[in-house]
Amino acid sequence: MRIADAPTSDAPIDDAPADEAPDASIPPSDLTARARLRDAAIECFAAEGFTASVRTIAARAGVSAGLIRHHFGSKEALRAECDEAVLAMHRTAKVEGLTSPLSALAQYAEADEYGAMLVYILRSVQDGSPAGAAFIEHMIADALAYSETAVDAGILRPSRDPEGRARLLVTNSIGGLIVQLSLRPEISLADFKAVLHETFEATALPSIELYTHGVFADSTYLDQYLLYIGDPPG
Amino acid sequence: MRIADAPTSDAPIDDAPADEAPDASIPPSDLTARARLRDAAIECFAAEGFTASVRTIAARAGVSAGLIRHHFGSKEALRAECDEAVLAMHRTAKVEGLTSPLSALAQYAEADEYGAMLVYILRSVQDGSPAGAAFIEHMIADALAYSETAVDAGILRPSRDPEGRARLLVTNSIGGLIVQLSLRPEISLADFKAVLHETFEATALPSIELYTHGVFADSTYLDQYLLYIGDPPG
DNA sequence: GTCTATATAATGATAGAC
DNA sequence: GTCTATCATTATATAGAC
Repeated sequence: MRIADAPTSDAPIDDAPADEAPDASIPPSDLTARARLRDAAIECFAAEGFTASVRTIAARAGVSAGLIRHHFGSKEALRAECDEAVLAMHRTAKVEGLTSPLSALAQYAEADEYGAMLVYILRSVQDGSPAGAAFIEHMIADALAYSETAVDAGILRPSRDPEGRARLLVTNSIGGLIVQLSLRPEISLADFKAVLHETFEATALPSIELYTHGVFADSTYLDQYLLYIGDPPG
Repeated sequence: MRIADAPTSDAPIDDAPADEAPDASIPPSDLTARARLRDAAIECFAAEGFTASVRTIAARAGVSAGLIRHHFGSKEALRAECDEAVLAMHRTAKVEGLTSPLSALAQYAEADEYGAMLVYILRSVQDGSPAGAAFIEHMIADALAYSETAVDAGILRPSRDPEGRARLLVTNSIGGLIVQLSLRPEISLADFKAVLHETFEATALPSIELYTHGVFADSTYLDQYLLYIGDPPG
């Protein structure tokens, strides 16, 4: 799915004048300036964070900065549309064959058709925007739903706190990627996608080890903690 | 350890004029303006991030903004001194009775004498500064050293990739806290310390479960992955 | 050592020409 | 619809008075 296909109100077919671009298959360069601006903004925000200036965004879209105000009214409104577009893309993005808490993220990172989506989401969370919180909560809900079916299917161990476990795995996984992003402040978007790929490769073995056996040699700490909170081990 | 005790060059005893504050026990309000400015900056940066203005910092220290230039030359130089002070404090901070990858962070969060240190570190990592990278690398080295002794002592399971495991645990743990921070953009420093406390309480059970048994019901995925990379399971 | 006032730079917002 | 030019705001850097 391309960004331009997201179900927002400004798809070219909706607001382009009738005498323009009647062609059904519209390459990205033929998008309306409005749609190009939004796509350029998503890429700039993903690449530089939300401090990217309107002039930078306009330059990337090949138009003037004044057009941003004309089409969106303000930088904030432009960002809101970007949030909405990426959120819609994330909601409709289906990953196939989920096998581990990390595989969904890995699939986003690998799939080029998701473009800057994953990095935009990381920036949103890092930035503390409401959209970032929405992404996190959505992913936690997904992880919880998946874990319930996976527990029933005998793939995952049951937990005494399934929601807490989902929160822990999602916040730590996303947070780990944010740290990777923060460790490379000057990296380009394309290069960071490669870094994400390497990160998933490099952490695959420790992750699978952790998810298979944990890190503790025995269950002493768990037993002690369960006694401490008055929940009998079983 | 208080911030003012960090081994930097501007401790009151070193650069305060001889005719001032000859008392041995110096309360924070009697620190030199330079030291007060640095401490105020650390708190402002922890509370608001590094976009905190020099005016805000000066106001918190009870002096004028021009004094920052007089003492430090620039905001960047002031920040460098803050980085150095927190890094020194972190290096010399010893946590006792390490029992899990999380307990060091939990102890920082609980111990009030560490003040804004942990949050400052989270902000540094989130911000992508070189100091943030230094914090991460230092923590990874610590975690690796600890894990080696803990494996020998039979507390932790051995790993096929001990350094990768240390990186994974540190980046995900720190990242998880950064996500918690990002989910509350408007929170005060004091309130966030309480949130950290609650976070450690809320994630204790899922964390210990994860670190004890992992999440997978069996070792299928690990065995498959080891076959895939040509490393015979054992 | 400390303050006030000002210079400079960057950015978002805005108005009007074409 | 699009551009150029300008304004307003904010933040840091700087200079000089006390």
